[in-house]
Amino acid sequence: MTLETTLEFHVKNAVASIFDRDLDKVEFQATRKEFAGDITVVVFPMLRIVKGNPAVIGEQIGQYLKDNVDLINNFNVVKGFLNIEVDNSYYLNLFADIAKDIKYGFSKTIAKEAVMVEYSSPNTNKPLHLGHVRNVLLGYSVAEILKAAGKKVYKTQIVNDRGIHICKSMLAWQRFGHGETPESTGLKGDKLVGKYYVAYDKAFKAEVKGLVAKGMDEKEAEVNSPIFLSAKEMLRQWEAGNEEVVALWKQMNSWVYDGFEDTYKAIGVDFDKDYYESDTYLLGKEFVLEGLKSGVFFKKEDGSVWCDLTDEGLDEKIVLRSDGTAVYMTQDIGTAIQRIKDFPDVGGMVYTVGNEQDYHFKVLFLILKKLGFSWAENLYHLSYGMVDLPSGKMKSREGTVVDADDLIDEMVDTAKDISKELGKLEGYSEEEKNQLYKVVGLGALKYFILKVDPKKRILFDPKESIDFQGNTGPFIQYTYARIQSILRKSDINKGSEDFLNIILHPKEKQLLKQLEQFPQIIQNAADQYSPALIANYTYDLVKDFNSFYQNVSILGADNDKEKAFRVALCNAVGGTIKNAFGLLGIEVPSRM
RNA sequence: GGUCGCGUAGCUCAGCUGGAUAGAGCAUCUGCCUUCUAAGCAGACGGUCACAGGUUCGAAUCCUGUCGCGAUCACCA
Repeated sequence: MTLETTLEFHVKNAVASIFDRDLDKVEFQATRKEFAGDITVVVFPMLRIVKGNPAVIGEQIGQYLKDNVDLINNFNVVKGFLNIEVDNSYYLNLFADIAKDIKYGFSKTIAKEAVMVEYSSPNTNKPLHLGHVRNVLLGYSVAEILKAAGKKVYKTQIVNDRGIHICKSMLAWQRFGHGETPESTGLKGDKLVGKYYVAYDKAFKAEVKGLVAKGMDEKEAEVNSPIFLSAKEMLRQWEAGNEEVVALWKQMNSWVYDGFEDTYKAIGVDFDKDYYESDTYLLGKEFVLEGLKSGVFFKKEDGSVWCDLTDEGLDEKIVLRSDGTAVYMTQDIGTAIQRIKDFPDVGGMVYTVGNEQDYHFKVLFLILKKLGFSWAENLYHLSYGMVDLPSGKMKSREGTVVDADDLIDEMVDTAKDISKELGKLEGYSEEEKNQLYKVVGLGALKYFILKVDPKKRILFDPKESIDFQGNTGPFIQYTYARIQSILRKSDINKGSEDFLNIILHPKEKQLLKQLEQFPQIIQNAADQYSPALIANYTYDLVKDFNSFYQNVSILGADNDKEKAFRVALCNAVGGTIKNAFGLLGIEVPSRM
C-alpha cells in the first residue's frame, strides 16, 4: 500500500469523525521544500463537503491524524495546505523492500495479451539520418517501458522496400555505377545505394533544366524527363516480375539491409520481426476487395476504390488506384492484418511515426475498425515531432541531413576527447576505454533526444555540440560510476541488514522519497508512451543523490550500522539508475 | 482556406488528471578538490508562462477568440 492510499483512509476517517461527513477523494501533493513536512493534503477541495475556514479545518484534521495515526509525527497548516511529517520508520520499511528488489519498480506480472510496437520504417534508397534515430530510440524505449509496466511486447519494423524511390537508385547504379559494390568501394551498403539516389537526382535535374531551356514548361519537363520515364518503366517491370530487375532490386536492397543492420547495432536496438511492404501489399489488396464486397468501400467510375469517411468528419480516402495498384494505405492495411495472423496473441499495436502522418493514421485506424477487426480498437499512433535543423527540414536529396553513423561517431569522439582530458581511466585497456567512449557518447545522444516530450519538435544545431554536463546522459552515467566506486571500496556485505532504527539525514530521506516514486513513474511513462518521464525522473533522482554524496560522508559514517545503510542506499540508487536507463536503451559504466 | 499540433528565463527544456512565491540545465558571475571520481556540489543573476477575454475560492494548466511557427488536406510514401 502506498503512503497516499494509507493517508487517504485516515483523512477520510478524520473528516467522518470530526465533521460527520464522507469524503470521496483526498488530494495530495509533495510538500514544497520551504515548509516542514513530507506530504501535503490540499484542504480546498473538501470545502464543498465540509463548510468552514480551510485553515481551521486543516488544523483539526492535522490534530486528529497526529493523535490517531502512529505514522504521523507532526503537522503544520499554511493557508489551506496541511503539511504532514511522516515518521522515519515508514521510509525505512519502504527501503527494506526496495533494497532487496533488483528490479524495483518493474511489474511483477506479464499480461497474456501482447502489444506490437512498430518503430523505424526506412526507405531502402538512402541511409538512416537523425530523424530515424529519434524514431528508433523512441520506439525501442517505449517498448521497454511497456514491458516494465507488465505488457507483453513484440518489436517490429516495416521496411519500405518497393516503389519508385528504389528504382531511381537502381537505374542510376546501372547507368553510372560501373558495377560498384560495397566490397569494391569499401562503402557501407546503404551509403553506396544512397550515393546513386543522389546521382539520379542530379541527372534528373540536369535533364529538366535542358528541357526547360528548350522552352518546355517545368512541370511538364519533370514528367517527361527521359530518366524519370525510365525509372517508371523499371517499376512497371518490377511489378511484372522481370527477372533482371528483380535480381538487381534484391541485390541493392540486401546491401542496404547490411548497412541498416550496422547502424541499428551501433545504436543498440533490435527487432523481434521485420516486415517488408513488398510482402504485405498484396494482402492489403485482398482485404480492400473484400471490403468492397461488404460495402465498407465503394468504387468510382474510373475503377478506383475509396472509403467514405465523411460521417467521421473526414474526407473520402483512396485505397486502390484506378489501375488496380496499391497505395500507401493499401499496404498498411495488409501489414496490420499480416501481423495479427503471425502473432495471434497481439491485441493492439503502437506505430512510432512522425507527426506529419497524423492524418494518415487517423484514417488507417478508422478503416481497420470499419473492416471489423476487434484489435483495431487498440491502435495507437506514437506521433513525434520532427527533428529540424536551423536551416529547416532535413532533405536527403539536397544533402542537408545529419547522417546517423556520422553523428554517432562524432559523439563517441567527443566522449573520447573529454575522457582523455580528465584522465581518470588509469589501468583500463584500450579496448575497455573504447567501449566506454561508446557508452558515454551514445548515452549523451540518446538522452538528448529522449528527454524531450515526444510530441515536441527538436531543433538540432550541428554547430552546437550536445552537452556532457548538467541535465545530460553523461552526468547521470557519471553518478552511476561514482556509486560503483563506493561499492567497490566498501567492505560491507550487502546482506539483509536491519536499518529500522537509523536516524535519517534529510538528504537520505529526500532520496528515499524520490525512490518511492519510481514504480508510479514507470506506469505513467507507459500510459503516456513517454520516455521523457523516465529521463526526467532519473535526472531528479541523480541530482538528489549528488547532493547527498557531496554533503554526507558515506564510507566515513559515524558507525558501522549507519555506514552499511548508506552503502545500501547507494546500491539501491545505482540499481535504479541502471534500470531506468535500461528503459531508455542507455548503458551505464562502472568507471568513467 | 479547412483540420491538427506547438508558443514557459538570452538558449535548451520540466511543470501529472487546475493548487502555495512557475522549476532545472547551458551561458554569465561567487565560493568549494590534504576526506568516498570537480562530467560534481553550494550560491547569485535571469519570467507580463505569445496576447485578450471567460470558467473557478484558485489558471502556465480548462474553454473561446487573436497573433506567430509548423504539419497536413495527392490515383506520393
